[in-house]
Amino acid sequence: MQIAKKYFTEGLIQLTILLSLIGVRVDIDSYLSSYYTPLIDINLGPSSAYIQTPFHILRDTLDGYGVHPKCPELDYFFASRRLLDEVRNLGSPRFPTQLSAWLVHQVSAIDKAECGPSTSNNTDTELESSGDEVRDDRQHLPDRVQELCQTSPELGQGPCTSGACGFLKQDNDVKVKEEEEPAALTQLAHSSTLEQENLLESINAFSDPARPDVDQHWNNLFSLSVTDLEDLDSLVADADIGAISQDVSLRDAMEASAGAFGVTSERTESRLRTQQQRTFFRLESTDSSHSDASPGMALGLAALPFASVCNVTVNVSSRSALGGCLDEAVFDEINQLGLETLDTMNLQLMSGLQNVDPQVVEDLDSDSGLSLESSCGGPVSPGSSDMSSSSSSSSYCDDECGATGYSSEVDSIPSKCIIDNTTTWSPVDLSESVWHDHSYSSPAFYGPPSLTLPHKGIHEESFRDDSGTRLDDRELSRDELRARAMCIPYSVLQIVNMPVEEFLEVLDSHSFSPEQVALLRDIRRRGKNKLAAQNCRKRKLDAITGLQEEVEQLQAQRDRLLREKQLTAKTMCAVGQQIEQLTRDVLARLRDNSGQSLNPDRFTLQCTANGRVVVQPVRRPAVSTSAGNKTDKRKKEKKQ
DNA sequence: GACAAATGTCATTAC
DNA sequence: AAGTAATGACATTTG
Repeated sequence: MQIAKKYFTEGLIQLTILLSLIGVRVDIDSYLSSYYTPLIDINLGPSSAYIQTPFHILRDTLDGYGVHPKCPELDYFFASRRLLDEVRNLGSPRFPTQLSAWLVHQVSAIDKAECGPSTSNNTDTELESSGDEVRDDRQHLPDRVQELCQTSPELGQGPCTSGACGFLKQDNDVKVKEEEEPAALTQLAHSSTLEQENLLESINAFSDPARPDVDQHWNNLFSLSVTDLEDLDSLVADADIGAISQDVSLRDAMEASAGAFGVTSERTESRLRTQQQRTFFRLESTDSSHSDASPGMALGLAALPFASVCNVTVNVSSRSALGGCLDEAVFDEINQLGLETLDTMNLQLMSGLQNVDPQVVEDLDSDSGLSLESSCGGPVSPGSSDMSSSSSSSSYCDDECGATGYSSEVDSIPSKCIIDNTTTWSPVDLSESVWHDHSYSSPAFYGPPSLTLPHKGIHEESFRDDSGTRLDDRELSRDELRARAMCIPYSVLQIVNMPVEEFLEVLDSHSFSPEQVALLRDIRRRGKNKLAAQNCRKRKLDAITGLQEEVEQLQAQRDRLLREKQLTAKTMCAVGQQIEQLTRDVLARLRDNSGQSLNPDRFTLQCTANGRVVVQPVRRPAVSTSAGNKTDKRKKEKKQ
C-alpha cells in the first residue's frame, strides 16, 4: 500500500505540475508532507562543496527541513519545489486534486460549447461513438459549461473562436460522420488546448470580486458527477486516445490533434504518423527542449496551429498563453519529470500492482516516479542523464542479473553474493557530483545518478550508461574489487552511504567474517574520507579563489586611492597658487600709513573664524639654525 | 620518462 | 566510546 501510495504521490506531482501549467492550482503539499521530505535552503556558507547528506537520517526529522543545502542533489528537488511554489504563486483557486485532474478532460466541453454548431456536431459524433452513457451525460455536461461560458463572456474568446474552432468547423464540414473517430480525437486534443485558456480565464474571473456568479460557475463545473468523468474517460478511450486519459499526457493530446489537423485525405496516414510521433515523443520526451524540437514535434506543431497550449513543453507561445507565469525552467522540469515518468508510472502501476510481485514492487519503489535528480548529467558520465531516463526499465534487468554495482564478472560470483534486497535503508546517491570520472575509480562502482529523495533499495539501481552497456563492465575500483573478492553483497556506494545504524545492522545480521567486517569498515571509512577530501579540497579552492578576489579588490582599491591622492595634491597645489595670487592682488591694492603698498613678502592675509579677512605680517621662523646663522652672517658680510 | 594536476588514502584532531 | 567531518601529508593515477 505504501508503494501504491508512493506511485500515486509521484504521479500526483507530475499531474499537479501539468495541471498547474493550465492555471489549475493544486495543493499537494499537505499530502506530500506526510511522505516526502520537504527541504529547506539553509545558508551555511558560500561553499558548495560535496557533502554527504544523511537524507536517511533527516527524512523523518523536522519534515526534512534540515537537509544540508550543499548536497548537489538538492538542486533538482529544489527546482521541483520552486516549480510548485511558482505554480502556487499563480494565484489560482484551490480545489481537490483528483477532480482537478479530470478537469483536464472535462473542460474540453468548453471548447464544444464555444465553437458553435459545427463543433457541437463534432461533439455529437464524438459522443455517439462513446456509448449511451456518454450520450446521457452530454445532456448536462456541455450545458453546464455553456452556461459558464455564456455568463463569462471572456471565456468564449481566444483562439478557439477565431482559429481553432474555425479550423474544426471547416474540417467537420468536409468530413461528416465517417470521420467520427479522428474528429473526436481532434476535438478532445484540441479541447485540451482550449480548456487551458478557458480555465485561465475562468480563474481570472474567479478572482474578480465583481463577478460573484463565477463562484457558482466553478461550483457547477466542479459538481460534475463522477459518472460524467468516467464517461468522458470512456469517450476518450473509444476515441483511441487513451493516452490522454491514462497518462494525462498533453503531449499525446497534441500528437493526436496533430493527426486530426492534418490533411483530411491523408487521415489514415496522419493517424499512423501520429502513432509514430507518439512513440517518438515518448522516446525523446526527456530530452526535448525548446531549441532542439524534434522533427516529430515540428511536424506536430506545423499540423497543429494551436498546439502551443497543448504542448506545454515545447512551444514558447504557451508561455504567453499562460500569462508568462512559468519560465523556461518550468518547461524543462516538466520535460524531465513529467511525461516520461507518467508513462512509466502508469505502466508500472498497471503491471507491478497487479502482479504483486514483491521483488518487482521493490524494484519499482527504487527508482520510479519523481526522478528529479536522475536527469542531471553529473561529472560521472556524460550519459548519466540518459541513464536516468531509462532507469525504470533497466533496473529490472539489473536486478535480475544480481548484485548491482558489480562488474560483468558478477556472473562468476557465488550465488551467496547476491544482494540482499531486504535491506530498507535509504541511499543517497552522490555519485553525480562526488564520484568524479576518474578512471581508476570507475563510476561503475558507484552507479549512475539515482533517486535522491527518500527511497528504498539502491540495490535496484540501474547500472547502465547511455550506450546501454553495463557500467560494471568497466574497470572497478580497488575497494570494489576487494568487496567482490570477499563476496561482500553490497556496493561501495551502498556501504558508504548506508546510515550507520543500518551499517551496523548489516554487519551483525550477515554473519560476516572478521575480514569481511574489516573490509566493510575500511570501505566505508575510505569512501567517506574520499568524500571529505573532495569536500575539503573544494573548500580550499573556494577559499583560495575568494582570497584572490579579495586581493584583486584590495589592489584596485589601493590604486584608486593613490589616484585620488594625486588628484587631491594637484588640486591643493592649484588652490594654493590661486590663494597666493589673490593675496598678492589684495595686498597690492592696500596701502600702509605711508601710502605704500603692502609687501606680499612681509604681509599676508588671514581669514578668521568669523569670516573676516585681516592683514597680518608674515611670521618668520624665530628659530635660528646654524644654517640660518651662516646665512645671516653672509648677509651681514655682504652689507659690510 | 618527467611533470603537474587531480584524486585517493592514511593519520590525526576535533566535535 | 563510536562515528564522522576536516585536513595535512603522502601515494597514486592521469594527461
